Amino acid sequence: MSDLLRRLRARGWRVTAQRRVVAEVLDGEHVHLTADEVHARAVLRLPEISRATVYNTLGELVLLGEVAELSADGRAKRYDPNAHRPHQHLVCTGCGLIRDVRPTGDPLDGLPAGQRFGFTLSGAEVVYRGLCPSCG
Amino acid sequence: MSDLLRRLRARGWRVTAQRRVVAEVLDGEHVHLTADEVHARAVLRLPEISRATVYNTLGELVLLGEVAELSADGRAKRYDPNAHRPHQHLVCTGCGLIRDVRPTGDPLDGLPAGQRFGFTLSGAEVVYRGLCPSCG
DNA sequence: TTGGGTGCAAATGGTTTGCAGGTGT
DNA sequence: ACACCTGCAAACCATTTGCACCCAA
Repeated sequence: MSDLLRRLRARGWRVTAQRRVVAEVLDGEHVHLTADEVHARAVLRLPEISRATVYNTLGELVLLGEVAELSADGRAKRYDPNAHRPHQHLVCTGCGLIRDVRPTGDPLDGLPAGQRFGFTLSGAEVVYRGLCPSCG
Repeated sequence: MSDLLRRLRARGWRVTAQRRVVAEVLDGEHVHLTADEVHARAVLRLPEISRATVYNTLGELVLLGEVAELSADGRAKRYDPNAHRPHQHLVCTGCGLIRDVRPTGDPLDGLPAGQRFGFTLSGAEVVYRGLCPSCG
């Protein structure tokens, strides 16, 4: 069984066939699927899985901090399974391809005290935009 | 007339009462309204303006590069009239307040060559998260 | 056994669109 | 005058929810 499922089971998550399939579909690097894409792939392994269950499961994984939600583009949200490792995204403005990239330093350092308006900062999200090798 | 309307008219934009009101509502600093909020404020000045026209107008302003779209939160998009001046956003995770902040350097410098995957970079968006003075 | 999970279908919320009539240039 | 804009209402799409049934622990 995957580390993910082991961790979730330890936290009292009831493991069903549907949830296992969703977790399997999300496994990998540079995976940023929409809920519908997750459902489409899940159906190949478990034909009777419903969209509602995929949405419910994705929502729980986000709450549990195991999956990150990318509301980046104007359309459907995308789900990123690498929530445990901090990273940023590089998005192709031509074809929509998304790659994970690793920060060189703490992005919070980019915001000087004089620009913090009294906020207590907890994090920062960075999206780099450009053309990928195929589109450039 | 505002600089915005003058610029748009010069680009062949037909100026109607509805469009003028939408442009007026969007005027200011730290303005990040949803389409519905824009409509609500526009109605105060022009009671018969429809939601569809507000959406159409906002969409055109985005295409023309005069207004930036923030798909940041999971819900409705927000519209930022300061598209002409590069800036980033500071979002309160408590109440949703959004402030404009100015970058200290080029955010692109944060992505080393070895992490660019052959992309030709064109820009970066940064969202800082934290608690505002009222929520902290 | 039983509380939580699931599928279905309907509801929701944001946004877009088709169309008949109106208006800025 | 004419191309473009507007309001209305219906369509659309992603997501959520109510509910009766089902099953992992």
